Order: sequence, then C-alpha cells, then structure tokens
Amino acid sequence: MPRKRNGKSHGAPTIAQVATEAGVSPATVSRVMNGRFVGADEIAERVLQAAARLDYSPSYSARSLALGHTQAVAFVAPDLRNPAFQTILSGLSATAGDDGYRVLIGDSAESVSEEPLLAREVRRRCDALVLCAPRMDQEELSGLAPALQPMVLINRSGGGAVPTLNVDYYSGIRSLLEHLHDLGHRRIAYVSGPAHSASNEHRRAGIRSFRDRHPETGVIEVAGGASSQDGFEAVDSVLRAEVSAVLAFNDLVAIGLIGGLQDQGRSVPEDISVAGFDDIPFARYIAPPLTTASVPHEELGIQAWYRLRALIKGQEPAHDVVFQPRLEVRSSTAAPQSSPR
Amino acid sequence: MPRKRNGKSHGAPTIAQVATEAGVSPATVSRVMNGRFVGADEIAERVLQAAARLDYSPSYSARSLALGHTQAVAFVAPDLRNPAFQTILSGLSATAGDDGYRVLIGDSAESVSEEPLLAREVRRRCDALVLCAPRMDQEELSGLAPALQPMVLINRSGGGAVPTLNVDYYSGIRSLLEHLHDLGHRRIAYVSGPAHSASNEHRRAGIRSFRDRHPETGVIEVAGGASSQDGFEAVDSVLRAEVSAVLAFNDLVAIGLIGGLQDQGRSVPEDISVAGFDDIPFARYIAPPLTTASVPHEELGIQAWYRLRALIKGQEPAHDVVFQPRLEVRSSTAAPQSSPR
DNA sequence: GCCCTGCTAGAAAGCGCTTTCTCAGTCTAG
DNA sequence: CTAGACTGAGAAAGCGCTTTCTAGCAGGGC
Repeated sequence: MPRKRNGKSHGAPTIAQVATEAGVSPATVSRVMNGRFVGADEIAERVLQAAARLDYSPSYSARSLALGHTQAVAFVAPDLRNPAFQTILSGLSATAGDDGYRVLIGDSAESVSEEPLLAREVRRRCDALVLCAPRMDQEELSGLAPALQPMVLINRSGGGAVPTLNVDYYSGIRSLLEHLHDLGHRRIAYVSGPAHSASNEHRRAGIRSFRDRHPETGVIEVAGGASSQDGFEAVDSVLRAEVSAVLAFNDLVAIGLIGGLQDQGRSVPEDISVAGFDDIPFARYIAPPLTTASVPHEELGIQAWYRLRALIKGQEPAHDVVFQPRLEVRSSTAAPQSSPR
Repeated sequence: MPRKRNGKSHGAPTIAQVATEAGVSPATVSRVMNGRFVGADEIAERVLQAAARLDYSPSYSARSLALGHTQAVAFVAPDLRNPAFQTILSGLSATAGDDGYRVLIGDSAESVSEEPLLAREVRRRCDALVLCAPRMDQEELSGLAPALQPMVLINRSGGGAVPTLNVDYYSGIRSLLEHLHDLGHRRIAYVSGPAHSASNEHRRAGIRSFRDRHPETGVIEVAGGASSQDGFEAVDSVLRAEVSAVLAFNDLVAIGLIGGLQDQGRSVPEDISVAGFDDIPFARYIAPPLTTASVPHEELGIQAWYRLRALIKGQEPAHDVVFQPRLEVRSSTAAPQSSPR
C-alpha cells in the first residue's frame, strides 16, 4: 500500500474525512456531492458545510476508477507548432470544455515511429481520442484503430467503423492549380509534403487529375516537407525547375518559400507566384498576402468533439464530412511576366 | 459497484486476468510489469507472454489511485488561439513528454471569472500546473496559490513560494520606445492590453519610466485588448491621437492595427510606424515585417517543465528567471515623415 | 542433522471513490 | 392495531492497481 498508512495529516481530504466531519457515512457524502441525495435537507446541508470547511473536492483518480471513465479525451498530432493543428486543438478543447471534458495532448514531435505507441498511451489515459496522423502507414492505422476506439480520425480513412473528418485536398489542390492556370501559368512547381503523408497523396492525385485536363501544363514536383524550414530549403530546386508559379504543400512551406525566394532577390508574385494550403490565421497578413485554400480547422476540432461525444454516450455519431477548401485568392499569385528573365 | 459485476467479457483485460492466464498472482504480474520482479526468469517470461497474448496494459486510473500521482501536468492559458501561449504549450508538452509526462489543457477562453475554478479543476486532475493567468486579480491569485501547488507561474508573481518565469515587459517596452524615439518619433500611441492584465501594467510602468527620461515625447494610451480584432478596432482612436508611431500590446494587436491602418489608406511604416511585442513565429513574415520585442516562449515552456519536475520530485526548483526580450527591428518602424500629412 | 537466514512468490490491505444491497424506521391502508 | 409498502441512510463490495506483510522453502553454518 502507498505511503502513509494512518496519519492523514497532509494531502487532500478524503470523502471519509468529510463523512466523519459531518457525522454521516461516505455513501451519503458521495450522494450529496453528486446530487443524488434524497432525504433530509438538514443532512445535505451538514455535508455541504463539512465539505466546505475541509475544502474537499473528490479525487479524480478515485472517481475515474470507480466510474470507469475519465472525462477527458486525447488529441494527438504530429506537430503542435503547426498552426493548423493548434487551431484544431483549440476548437476541440473549447467545445469539449463546454461539456466538462478536458483534453490531454500527445505531441508526437514528427516521430512517426513513436506515434502508435503514443496514441495507445494517451488513448488509454482518456475516454476517447482525436487522431491526426497524416504519415502513419495505412496498414498500421487500420490495425491500431480497434484498440483506439472510440476515436475520430482527421484526414485519414479509418477503414469503416471510425468516424472521420476529411478535407478534400484533391479538390483544393485542383482549384489552386486551375487558379494558377487561369492566370496563365504553364509551368508550375509543387513542393510536396513529407514522404508517406496521406494528405500529400491526395494532393498528388489532384495534380494528376489536373494534368489530365491540362496536358499542356507542366507540374513539376520537388521535394519539400511540412515546415517553413522545408519550404526555405526547397527554393533552389524550385528555381532550377524554371517555373512561373509554385504551389506549396501548406502555408508554412509557402511562407518559407517566399522568404527564401525574396532572399534570392525574386519578388512574389512578380517573378514567381506562390500559393499555400490551409489558410492559417496569418496567411492573410504575410507579405504578400498568401493565396491559399482555406480549411476550417477550428470547425474540424468542433465537429471532432461532437462525434466523440456521441461515441462516448454510445450514440450514433453524425455522418462523416469532407470539408471543401475554399479558394482564397490574395496577392501572392498573379499572371506570369510576359518576358520571364 | 459499477456496471457488470461478473462477466469480464469486453473491456480491457485486468491484471487479474493476466495473472490467471500466466498462473501467477497479480502481485507478480505487477512486479514484472514494473521491472521490480526478482525471481525465476521463466516466471517473468510467462507473465510477459500472457500479457502480450491478452494485449494487456495497466489501467491508468487504477495506477494513479494506487500510486497517488498521474504522470500528467496541467496547462492553463487564457487563449489557446494566441500563438504565444501555443508556443509555450508546445515547449512544455515536448519537454514533459520526454520525461513521460503528458499535459492536460485548460483553456479559460478569456473568461477571467472562471479561471480560478478551471485552474483548481485541472490541477486536481494532475500532479502539477503551469498557470498563465495574466488577468487574474492578484489577491485571488495569492489566495489560490497554496491550493494549486506544485505549480509554476508564467508572468505573474506568486508571492513567495511559487517558482515564476517572467518576461521583462518593463525593459522590453522601454527598448521599443527608445527605438521609436531614436527614429525621431515624438508622439507615440500605446494600444494597451486588456484591463487588469498584469503584464499590461508592467508595460505601462515601462512607459512611465520612458516618459520620465524623455519628457518631450508624448505617449498616448488608447484602449486595446489582446487580439487582432482589438487592434483593428483601435485604429480610429490611434488616428485621432495624431501620432507618428504606435506600439501595440502584442504582435496580434499590431497585426490587426496594420491591417486596419492599411484599410484606411495609411501605409506602414511610411505614414505611421507600428511595433508589436512577443515576436510570434509569423511576425517576421507579415507585411511589413514587424518590429517587436522577441520573447522566447518555447523556452518558457521548457523551463516551466524543469521547475515542475523538480517540484514533483520534491527537489528545489532552479531559481526564477526573468527573460529579457530582445529588440527585433524590422521594417514596420521607420523614421517619421518630415512633413506629416 | 538442526536452526537460522535468505529468498521467492502469494495473500491481503489499501488508494478514494460509487453504488448495490440491506435494514431499521415510518407511513398508510385495511 | 397490525401488515405491507416505502423511505432514508449506512455497510460493504468493488473498480484495478501497488506494496507490505507473510509464509514456504532452500541453503548454509555449527
């Protein structure tokens, strides 16, 4: 048995102490504290007063054990520094908070290999899970899914039983490409996302479909990643590709790209157009304001909670939804120069 | 007693089941799972195999109750949408994660009145707390502190016993003001933070000290807030003040301000200089790149964890630190026009 | 050859709740 | 006036672990 066995000198007061103080049984205290007490008002009052006097508040651990649930849900994402995930988290946390649930975070810090372990761990600490695991192998994900339920998946297909919230990257990327094409661009670079990213694959599928429709337009893929740093480092490859426009995996990459391009004396959009994806909160404020495909991340977090809540209650969750990104044309894209230098 | 009483059909396997499966006692299972087992290797092996076969993993609730701790810490902040808090959280989460601790978030969504309750709640769910409560009344904070320990406070003084990580807003604001003054500005607006914000008070003290040194320079305070929206809405007051430069409570406010100013046809920094505070990750990328005072938020999160860890272990935490913001001069500030229009 | 020591593994208590079960007391009806 | 139906509150079991305590069994010293 744990530490001290007798003296209850320090530490939080227990239900037993309150019971003693009020001269009732622990059962009664429990009932009063949970509003399940039927009986003499005078007793309830005594319990309340005793509780107040001792500054009692029930142990969450004990409660969780007895009840079999924790009133908390987990959120795992590959990179908490990315505003897109932060915004999902913020929406999730606020909405879950309204229902008295808190969120426990699992930041896999880009380590794909640790992700399954991390997901299992945080899931077992909570009642449910919201999983953003863009790079996890599909087989692994499918294998993991049963052990993780109840959960909702963001931007992955869970193979059937698990509610999923998706962003239509396929259409989003196509809109962006069409926009660039309408502007007159015929050679466009795509700075791709991390290897094995599911959403990167969707974007590539969108690119293929665009190519089929516009065979005259070249879309050159160059290696990228998910961070501004990756965008910055992709600048040379982009320049080498001699394109008039570049589409980045996401806004972060686009921002790094713009910074690097400017460092090299190129101006955006005069010399080269740049578009991102996500519409993170600052995309509109950067120089130049970023053309991007807007994704309602906060709403993703909110809807994720609604589904989780249904699942937790044993109800049928609302149907899956595929969010359509909204093309957000700003000033980082423009018609190509007639005479490229 | 909870739900089912006999059948252990569904639900996670318990230590008792593993014990039965392996033909040993629960005590032995517990010991081998925790590496405290000394004895026949063959037995350990049998337990491990049984555990693997049942896909057993110990219940966190039960473990927490027995052990008296949760291996989790809480983080409460007034607005999770603010990149400054997100960055602190990210640093905290990553560092705590390395030590096997997870973080539970409490987003008070700007509701100052709910904050004490929220802080108590999330604190009681965890082993410790990192509290960012810039607006909480000092009395209330001091009263609350004992109940919240172990905790570390960000940007507040905890009245003695509680480790605190502070940013020197006083000096930061002075540097910014000196920078503006050096540029030649003699009428400067300060778009203040939320009412009752402790860090706003520090900034104001910095302003007073600057005024004493440069009595010829007017610093006009106009009401603001903490969000971009607040900055946007402060534009009219700023314009009415007829200043050549404006210092914002933070970067978010500065960004809103710049947006609003541009909407009204003013250009930054030609017509009016704007400076922020915090150096959020995107400050350097906005148009124009924002002059600001850089605060190492991630480091705040990291150091917060180190102190929490010491506290949890019953050790003496490292001493408090006051981070000095670094003046980051970028293009949103410039010398005033000789002939203001 | 016997007693004591040392070691391994199990029995059981306890962590702080919730809830079922139980029982004494009260009410109402016949 | 008593039997049956409630009612109100306590006893106790159980949630799934950890850890102390205990007992059984070898091994070694005299």
